[in-house]
Amino acid sequence: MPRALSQRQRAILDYIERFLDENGYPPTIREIQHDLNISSTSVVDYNLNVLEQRNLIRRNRNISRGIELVGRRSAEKRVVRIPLVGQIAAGQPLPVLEEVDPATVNDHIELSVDLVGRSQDGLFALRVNGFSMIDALIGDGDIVVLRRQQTAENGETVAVWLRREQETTLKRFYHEGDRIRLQPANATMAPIYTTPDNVEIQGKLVTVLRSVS
Amino acid sequence: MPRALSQRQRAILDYIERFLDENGYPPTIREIQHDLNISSTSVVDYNLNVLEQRNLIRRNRNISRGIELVGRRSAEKRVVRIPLVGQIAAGQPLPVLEEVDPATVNDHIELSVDLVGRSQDGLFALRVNGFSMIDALIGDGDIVVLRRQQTAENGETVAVWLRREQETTLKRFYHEGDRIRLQPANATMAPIYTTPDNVEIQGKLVTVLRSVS
DNA sequence: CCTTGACACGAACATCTGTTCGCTCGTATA
DNA sequence: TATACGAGCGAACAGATGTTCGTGTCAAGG
Repeated sequence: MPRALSQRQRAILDYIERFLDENGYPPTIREIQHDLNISSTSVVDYNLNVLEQRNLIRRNRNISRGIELVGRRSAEKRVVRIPLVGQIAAGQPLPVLEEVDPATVNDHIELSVDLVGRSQDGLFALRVNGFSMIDALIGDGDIVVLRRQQTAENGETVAVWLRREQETTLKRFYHEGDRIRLQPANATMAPIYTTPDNVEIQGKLVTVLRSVS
Repeated sequence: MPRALSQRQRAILDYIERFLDENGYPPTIREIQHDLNISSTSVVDYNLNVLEQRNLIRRNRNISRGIELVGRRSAEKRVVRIPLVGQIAAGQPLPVLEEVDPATVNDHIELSVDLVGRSQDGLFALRVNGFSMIDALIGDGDIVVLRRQQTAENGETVAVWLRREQETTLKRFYHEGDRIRLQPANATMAPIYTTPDNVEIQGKLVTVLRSVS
């Protein structure tokens, strides 16, 4: 009974959701039929009934456009607002999050949740200044989204502050015995080797974003 | 002209809002008429027109339940759904958009509108395969969002198909006299010079996206 | 007293839109 | 082979719903 949705049923469900977002009211059977290139209204009717039995939609009989999405995740819940707290550049440390007044931050970026993972705690964004992270395929003007954390698993890409070098960098992190290897994402570039007391992990890379004007 | 709403108009507006919350779809003229004890549908029609001129609702003519609340849409309209239509790699052309059946595409990415600009027409997304575009700071697994177009202004970053080389690449575009210069984003790398008949513009780069797992 | 404009009325009309029904096709299952 | 069933098809039907139009009321202004 709880079989998977057919491709057509999924397409219909997606269509209804999109239509609702765009128009503020649900589509008719014929609109679904036409836009999805279905030959007959009765096919749409048939599949809508399946969707209703799966409890994915509710149908109001004899009412035009009487389709409701049951689990309607509102569009707003799919979006997370991430504060853009400052800049990141090679020669300066990250802004200290605790010193950033949340009320002061009026710059935010919005991303859909599937880009940043489920838990949106500790997320913050920085605009990249300069080309110091070009080895991580990150250029001037890009936006990086980080998750605040002080430790890192091997292989994670993290933003670190190198105490001796007085420098911020973004590298893959590997703890190897009593030294630490910081590996650029670009395979053609050489890694940095240093000691644990020299690295201060600032956060883990979650997303990189480049918007071309 | 900007007079206050009549009592009846306010009642209708409230009713629409309540109805929308309860049912997920807008009311018909007759439902408004009946529940508000109005004697004629034309009275409702008349007042709906007034509300529309006040820009409080939008009416979609000849469509049943075609009433939208204007203020309500702003919250939902922040996200655009972009179809992920395929892959992009050096050795193969882009998928032909016209051949992609919209109903088949069940993979989408969602971005907030301010990342892609206002008009969301012609937008499509591709997953990057391989490192052929590393000179544009784009790596394996990244997602690029493009806007379909056949021509380009100087300086725009475009996806082009090089006919002779049988290759897809992503470069800044410059038309210089009777030749074309394709400039990598990475300043340390050399440009490509070629002739107009060799380049086939596929689309303009809008956004680059990298989600780190 | 007459005109004008906002607002309201009711009925007829024309679509829009959901529903139903007989039929086909392919894949299992008995 | 016979039967059942999910899925799809096309057409006709009936009810739901927006539109139009002639008419009526009333207060404001000339």
